[in-house]
Amino acid sequence: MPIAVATWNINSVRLRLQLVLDYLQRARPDVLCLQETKCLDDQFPRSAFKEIGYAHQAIRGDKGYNGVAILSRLPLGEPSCLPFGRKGDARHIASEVRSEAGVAVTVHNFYVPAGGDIADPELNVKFAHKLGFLKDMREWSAQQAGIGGLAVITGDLNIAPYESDVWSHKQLLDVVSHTPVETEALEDIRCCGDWTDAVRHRIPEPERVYTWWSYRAVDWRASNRGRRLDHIWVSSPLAGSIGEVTIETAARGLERPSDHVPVLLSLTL
DNA sequence: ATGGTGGTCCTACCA
Repeated sequence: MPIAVATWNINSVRLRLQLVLDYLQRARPDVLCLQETKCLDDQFPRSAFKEIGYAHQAIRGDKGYNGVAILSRLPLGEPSCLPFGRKGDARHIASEVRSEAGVAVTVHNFYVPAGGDIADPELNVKFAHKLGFLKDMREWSAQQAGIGGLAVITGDLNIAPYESDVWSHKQLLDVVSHTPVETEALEDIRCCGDWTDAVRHRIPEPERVYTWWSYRAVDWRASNRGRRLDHIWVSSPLAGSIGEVTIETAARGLERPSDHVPVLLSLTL
């Protein structure tokens, strides 16, 4: 039995609840990781997801910003959170998903800080915060490699690591999300933990892959100035289980869309 | 062209 894991930065789960319900009904992933839910836990629309089969939920929100959630059709274990970046920020939640065959996979849902506009930690505290978060992730990732379990890292990592992850490598080298200090940090996190980038495994470079298009474009489809900010990585014991990958580009063209689209990976367990 | 749009929640802050 395969397990399908999806990720989507929804930019307010309350405003876009119907879009999420429609996506779940159509794609039927076993697990959906949401970022930027932008609400406190008691405001989270738990029952709406429960009604369509996503009864297992691990949620962690802040008032009006950040916020992560794992929605699952399969049983979830006790959730945990890593205290990276500013302590208390709702930017990570993890839980163990159990397949019908009894295989347990730990799903880590991350929302890495965007980092502001200026790519200099001396001039921009948000960029310093992002680099600090990545440093914490690196240390944790190196420890994870030694554990050797079945695990997935997913979410909005707010970094487009490769040249074909952005519309113009040269024009974005100074732009936060694609600067060398960030792309090298992300690659280091991935390598030191022996994670496989499942999307790039299925869709190798130089094919362009984007998961985010700015709201500020006059016509996002025509200009197509996208970036691949949302990722799904698998631990080395799962590298041989990477199945189909689906980037739900059409979601960017929905009415009142998120600026990110869903990314889905099927694991052939 | 140094703008542009969108969400939250009350005046800016975040992306």
